Amino acid sequence: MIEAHLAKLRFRHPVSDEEEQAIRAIVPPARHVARNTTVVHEGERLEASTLLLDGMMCRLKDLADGKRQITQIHVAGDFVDIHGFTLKRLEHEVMALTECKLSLVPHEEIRQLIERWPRLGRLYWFSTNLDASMNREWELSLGQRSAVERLAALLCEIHIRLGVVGKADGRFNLGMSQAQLADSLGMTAVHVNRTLRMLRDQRLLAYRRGEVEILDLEGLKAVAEFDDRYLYLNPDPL
Amino acid sequence: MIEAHLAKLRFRHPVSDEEEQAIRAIVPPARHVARNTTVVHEGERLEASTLLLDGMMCRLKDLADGKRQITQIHVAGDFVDIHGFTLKRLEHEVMALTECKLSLVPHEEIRQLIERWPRLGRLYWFSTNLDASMNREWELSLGQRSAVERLAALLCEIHIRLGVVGKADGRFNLGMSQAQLADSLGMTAVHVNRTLRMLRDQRLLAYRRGEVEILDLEGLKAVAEFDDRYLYLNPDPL
DNA sequence: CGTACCCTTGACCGTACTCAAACAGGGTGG
DNA sequence: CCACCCTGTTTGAGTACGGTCAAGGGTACG
Repeated sequence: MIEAHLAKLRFRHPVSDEEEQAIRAIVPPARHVARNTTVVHEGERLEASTLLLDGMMCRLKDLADGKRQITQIHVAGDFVDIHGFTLKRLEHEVMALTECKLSLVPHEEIRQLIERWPRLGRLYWFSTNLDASMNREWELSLGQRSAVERLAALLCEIHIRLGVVGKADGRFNLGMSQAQLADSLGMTAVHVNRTLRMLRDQRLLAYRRGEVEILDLEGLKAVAEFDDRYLYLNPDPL
Repeated sequence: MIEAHLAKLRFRHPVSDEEEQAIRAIVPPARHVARNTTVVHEGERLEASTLLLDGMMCRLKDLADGKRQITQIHVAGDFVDIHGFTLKRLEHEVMALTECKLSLVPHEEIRQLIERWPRLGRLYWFSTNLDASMNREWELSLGQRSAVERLAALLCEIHIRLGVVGKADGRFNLGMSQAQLADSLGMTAVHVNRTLRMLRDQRLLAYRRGEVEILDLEGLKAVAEFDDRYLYLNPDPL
């Protein structure tokens, strides 16, 4: 099940057989976590990072008054909190949106891996920089785009990212309630509902209890004025 | 003038004399750029990264309809586009907000530096992860905070970051017009103006043509419900 | 079969946007 | 030195997008 992770890496940069073996050697057996489980708590000391093998997860930040922002959504193949390798404690939570299969890779193993294989170090550095690029795109969305545009953009992004690891067939389980979508998009659950209905009325997508079906990807992209360059689908060699 | 950069690194992690010398050896002489100069264009191939020695810069993303989002502000000591070391092309611009002094460090030198000094590699990885943490905090602001809260939070952040490199004395030149502030905060220039007036009327700050004077830092922090944990001012050893 | 959570829709409200106009200040050229 | 301009700031009046409050309905699960 580490295949999704290798697929994500290889989609952007070549990975040699030796490098693949080195990676496989440090990934312990998978474990399962239930939907809505918090896997990493804010501020807790981390000695390992979470490789998401299957399912959907998210990072989220809480505010004192109960407001919360989901800052990123993760799909299979993502090293969900590899930034914890250097930060050691995170200022946000990591939570499972669906039932997930994951593997906890010890930081000490990562350190040895990248000292032995510096190019893999750059690849994982790249992957955190890619995450940051998505954060910047979400800033753009939250700051400048309207509710429909924001929602359409989010779904386009997830669809493409699932495609990279071979899991997009026009239909996927996002695992998010409309309230959670609202927390990602900086709007209320009520308005998410109305916005979803707009997209449904335009026959662009169907949404039912976390199950997303994309009916017209091009239409969705047009609504969002979606430009996938921020996903670095064709990066320069590293 | 590389002192601000070393101060930023050393504020969070120890840097040995050898490491310092290794860094100094790859930083070429400084050059000056004028206010509002675009230093890195979107999509252009990068062979070097920009070390900001003095002044203020920002990263910004443009939308087709002319809307734009400033995704990050940089202060002296920041390696403004070190993420370009792995991404090679950026999906955003980098622009000088004030007159700036900077140095362009070739990627090939960085690669050799971190292969020779793997711990410095982790320190620079940390610094991009810190940038990403600020992006997440801005997502939180843009998604969940009101206009006043957002503005207050931004100014608290800059003040603290200037303090880290020894440049905060309650007064600093942000170099941003109210329109640029608006592009950072996801609001209009008109509303930035009204919001600034609110904070001025409460005697929390003064703002005059890019010059910020913080009159009551604690008051500002209270308005923003500011929590500096996302700035990783006391990180665990690396 | 009850209960809890989520979704859905309606009516009303408020924060922030839009449009518009006046003003201030710094820089340039006549 | 002054006229002019350009950019940025300030304020007002009206508007709209999205929030708030509220109530009814669906669906899964114990």
